[in-house]
Amino acid sequence: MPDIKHFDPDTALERVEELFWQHGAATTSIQAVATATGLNRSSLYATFGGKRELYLAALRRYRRLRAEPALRLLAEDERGLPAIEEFFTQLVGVRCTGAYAGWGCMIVNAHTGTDRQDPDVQAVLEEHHRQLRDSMHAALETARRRGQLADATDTATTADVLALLAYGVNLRSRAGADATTLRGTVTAALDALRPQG
Amino acid sequence: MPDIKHFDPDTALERVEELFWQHGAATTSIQAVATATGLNRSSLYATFGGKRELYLAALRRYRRLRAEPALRLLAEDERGLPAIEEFFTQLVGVRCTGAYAGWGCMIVNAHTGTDRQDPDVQAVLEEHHRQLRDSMHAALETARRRGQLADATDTATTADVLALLAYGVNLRSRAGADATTLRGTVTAALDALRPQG
DNA sequence: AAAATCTTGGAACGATCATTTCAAGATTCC
DNA sequence: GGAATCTTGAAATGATCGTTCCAAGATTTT
Repeated sequence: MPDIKHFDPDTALERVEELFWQHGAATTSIQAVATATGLNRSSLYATFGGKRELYLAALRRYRRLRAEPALRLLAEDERGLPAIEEFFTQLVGVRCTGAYAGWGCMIVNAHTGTDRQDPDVQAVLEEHHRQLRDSMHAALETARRRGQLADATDTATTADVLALLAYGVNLRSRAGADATTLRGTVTAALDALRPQG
Repeated sequence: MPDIKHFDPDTALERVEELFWQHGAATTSIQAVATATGLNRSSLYATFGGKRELYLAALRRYRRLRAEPALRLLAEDERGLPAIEEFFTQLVGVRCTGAYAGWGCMIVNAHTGTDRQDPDVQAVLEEHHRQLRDSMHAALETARRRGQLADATDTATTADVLALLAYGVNLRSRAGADATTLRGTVTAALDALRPQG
């Protein structure tokens, strides 16, 4: 006998995700969310709960639909070093051009936000970090198997280095870093991994 | 004939700097600043102007007294690779232990903040980035002169890589990253630069 | 068609925000 | 010591914050 929602919650959440991604949680008001989604405050609260839950849902959506697929692709790519190269190329592309240019990575942005102390937010950050390292590690192991790495390279710690490098790219892209410069930087980092490089 | 200030502006600004550094600009209220400094709102506004100017003054103080000295030391250190090694070791130490543990770098934090669009804030970020790269480049040039680098190493782009790595360290430290892990990561990155490494 | 129940719109809540105002207090110069 | 002028404290301003409430509207089941 109940009424049904007059909107698609995930479509609305996508708008919310973009708002929080671009502007951050602290400086995005519920009013701004209502305006951007075209929804009323009542509908927002009834569907998602308060602002905390709304941000958390948006952050999790970002990870699930934007971060995770790219990392899964990286981990399962059988090419080795070229896979890592493409991962970074795509990353720089998304960060510096197109609709999301200058927005950085929502998860990186969350590191400096207010709610970073929130255990639920921390869990997303930690899970993302683990997956980023693991995917990078898997790709490096493939590269090793294919003889693309210098012999002394430790794939585990190198994965950590590349993960931090990715954070750096995401961060600097938010300050308007040049795409060409960033691409040159990651290329140099990857070239250093090659044998007699 | 005028009265003089009943407090030391720079001592107050140091408190403000710590507040903005730890909690960010958006989530630090003027009331919180007044409480932390023991000053009245009137004194704050009369001395520093509004919140924007207050944050800007704190950010510039951070750069001048915390970032710049360390970078100057790095640039002028004649040891080469060991100088870079010590820079990162000190960095990890400050970020993960002591009074400022988990605060990250105020300039890195500013990348994701609200006022990153503020031209004056952007100028501080860009100036810091330039100085970070230049200092790293100078240390790498010293290392090259001393034969500490693999022949193929391009010091300019490698400086970019190490700069992004530093950003990554700062960012992850704010999420509570382990000091030992971070030290291992930067060590691996630097070892990769050495000849036949 | 009518009853039941959820959704929606809009107003309203108290709290807190950055900022201003102004009289009272303090200090320096004459 | 008195006049001049800045600093200081505290209250007040208007705006905006997140959240709640409730009547009106919409939809499904009977």
